[in-house]
Amino acid sequence: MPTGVAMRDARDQLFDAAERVLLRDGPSALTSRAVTTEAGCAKGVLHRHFTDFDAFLAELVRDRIGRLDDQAAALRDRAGAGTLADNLADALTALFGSVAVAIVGLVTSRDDLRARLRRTTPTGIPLVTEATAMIASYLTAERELGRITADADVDTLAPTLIGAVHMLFADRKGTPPETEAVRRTVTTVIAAVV
Amino acid sequence: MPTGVAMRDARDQLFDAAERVLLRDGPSALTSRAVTTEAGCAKGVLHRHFTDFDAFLAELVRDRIGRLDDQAAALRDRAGAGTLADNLADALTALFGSVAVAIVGLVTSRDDLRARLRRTTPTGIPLVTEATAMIASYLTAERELGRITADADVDTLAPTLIGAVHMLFADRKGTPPETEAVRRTVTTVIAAVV
DNA sequence: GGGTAAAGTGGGCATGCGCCCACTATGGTG
DNA sequence: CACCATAGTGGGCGCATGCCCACTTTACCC
Repeated sequence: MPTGVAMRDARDQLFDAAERVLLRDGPSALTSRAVTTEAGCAKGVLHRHFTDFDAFLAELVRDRIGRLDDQAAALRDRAGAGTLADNLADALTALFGSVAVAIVGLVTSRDDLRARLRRTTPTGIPLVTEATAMIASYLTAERELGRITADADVDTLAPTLIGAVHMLFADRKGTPPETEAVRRTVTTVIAAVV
Repeated sequence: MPTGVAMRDARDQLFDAAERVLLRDGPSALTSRAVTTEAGCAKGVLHRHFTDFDAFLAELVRDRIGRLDDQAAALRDRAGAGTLADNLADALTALFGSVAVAIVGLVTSRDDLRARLRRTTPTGIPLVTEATAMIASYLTAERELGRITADADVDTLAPTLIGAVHMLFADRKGTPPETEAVRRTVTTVIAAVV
């Protein structure tokens, strides 16, 4: 019996390899060969587990989106505690200063991939949608607590914050010391917006 | 005597062709062959006028940046007149809903091109720098008139606005009717920020 | 332990890229 | 008008990509 776990492992290892390549060398270096080489396996493996390289990328993005859900729940639980700016700065820094920055970078980079994702998922670009929803749900919780004074709706505020932070983080590799400086800027931005 | 004007024309025609390809087919379709085919000339022409295809792209970006200067001056002159939100919405809509959106898309897309631009221009990515400076100079003028209540400095506010609007405009081709709807959103965002 | 289905391997293909270069066409100059 | 520097042409190269496929290895079940 094929355990199915081994196959899942192979897929995950390819995902992890892709993530490392993405973080180390950037989106333009993310080729099928780079992924398999980084994973330490033959180039044919990728094609056995995925119909397409584009399908691989799409599933990679989808897989990583799942991780945002936990983060979103944790963030929503923090509503009412601490300061808004701190909570959002933590969430956005985690979003952009970690794994997700690589995926966001990938989705931002490749308009052809974006087009494919949109064909596959008619509701829009899933990562951006999810990230926006995550921030928006937190903002809604805070608003219900009367802690947001801005009169713009959360569906406007959320992309504003994400766009702003994306801009601030662009091409900063997210090395720890620099991230701290960026985090202060993020806090300033958030204070200005909400 | 080589007039020099003809050569300038050839370069400009290649720039224009690249812009059309960019707007029609997106950054991933912008190859040297696509540019020369769109321009209706042989593929060798590009290499005669530019040392490199990357050099061509870099000069394309630089060339288009020049157009921002006029826009920046016009915007600064509007300080004190009309509403902040309207002025900024006009500027940002013009920035993202026109030619520049293609170039911004290009620069956003190609991390390798970005790396090259940064090597050539140590001060940073020129387009982003210029666009930021354009908005920042306007905000400074408005602040001196006491029309900005936010306490964040303009160097923080400017990238915030650009990032936010970039996010809102992402992949919307900027067709007139939709642009108007986006413009209202932009105005809302600006009202929330400044 | 032999059989078999799955996973893994890597040579090789078609394609498209940027680039080189020998060649032709053009137009201003003495 | 002959000259020649310059602009324009397009065949073809080396390379890298994604993908196909015959082959080998692995590991599970009877």
